[in-house]
Amino acid sequence: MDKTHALTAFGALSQPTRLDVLRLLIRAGDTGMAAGEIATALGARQNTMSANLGVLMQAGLIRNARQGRSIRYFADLEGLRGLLAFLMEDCCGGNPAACQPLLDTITCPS
Amino acid sequence: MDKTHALTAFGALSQPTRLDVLRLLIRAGDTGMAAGEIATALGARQNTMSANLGVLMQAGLIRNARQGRSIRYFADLEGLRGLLAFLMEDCCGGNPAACQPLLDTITCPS
DNA sequence: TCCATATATCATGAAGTATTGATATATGGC
DNA sequence: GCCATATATCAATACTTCATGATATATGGA
Repeated sequence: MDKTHALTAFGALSQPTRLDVLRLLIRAGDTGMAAGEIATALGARQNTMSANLGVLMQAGLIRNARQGRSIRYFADLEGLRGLLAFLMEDCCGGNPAACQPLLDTITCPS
Repeated sequence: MDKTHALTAFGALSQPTRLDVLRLLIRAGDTGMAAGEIATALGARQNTMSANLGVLMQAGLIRNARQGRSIRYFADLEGLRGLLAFLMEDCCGGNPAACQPLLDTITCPS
């Protein structure tokens, strides 16, 4: 994850529909969702959603796989990890003491 | 941190100069940097930088404090934490098992 | 009060981005 | 091969964002 890639990813996440898509796909987990399902679930038109899925793909935040006539999309948690690590790297590299409490509060509630 | 706030923050981070500013201020730590210093360090013009600092302020990613004639800016780690927690919340809520390895890799290298 | 320094705001033009209707491509079933 | 379904691409318009020159505001010192 270099700076250019991070910028692309942040840009992808700075649009309401796309942020919704990523959250939806994270919840969908390994099952993923077909492009059409996603569009229906979020009340977006087919071609608009296709364009937005393309942006998220480009950003490395989602993946896809054809399944019959549909194309299923999945959250790319590895891509998300890379983005967060990019921010954390800056934080920890420059100021570990101030950074640690920040990380401590980000934990799975389970 | 609601969705609207997260969108503003992601938008703020999707611009090269602003991403550089945040990284710079994170490294500067509690000392912070004056607006003019930041502009000089990143090779940006005064008013352009002022506008970009305003965007980061609006997004809750940096803070400022007047010090004499200068205004010093600081990274707002609490704001950054809120943004990351917003993403993590989605992740952990929907898929704790897949999410944990992601969190495990984000640790301070120190 | 006057001047110099430091930063913010305003108005404008240029560039990028989103959405849309229309159309194209790809897959599966008959 | 033909049709229906599913998704992607294209071209155009509207919208937003960015950087800039010019100007305004605020602070400190003489």
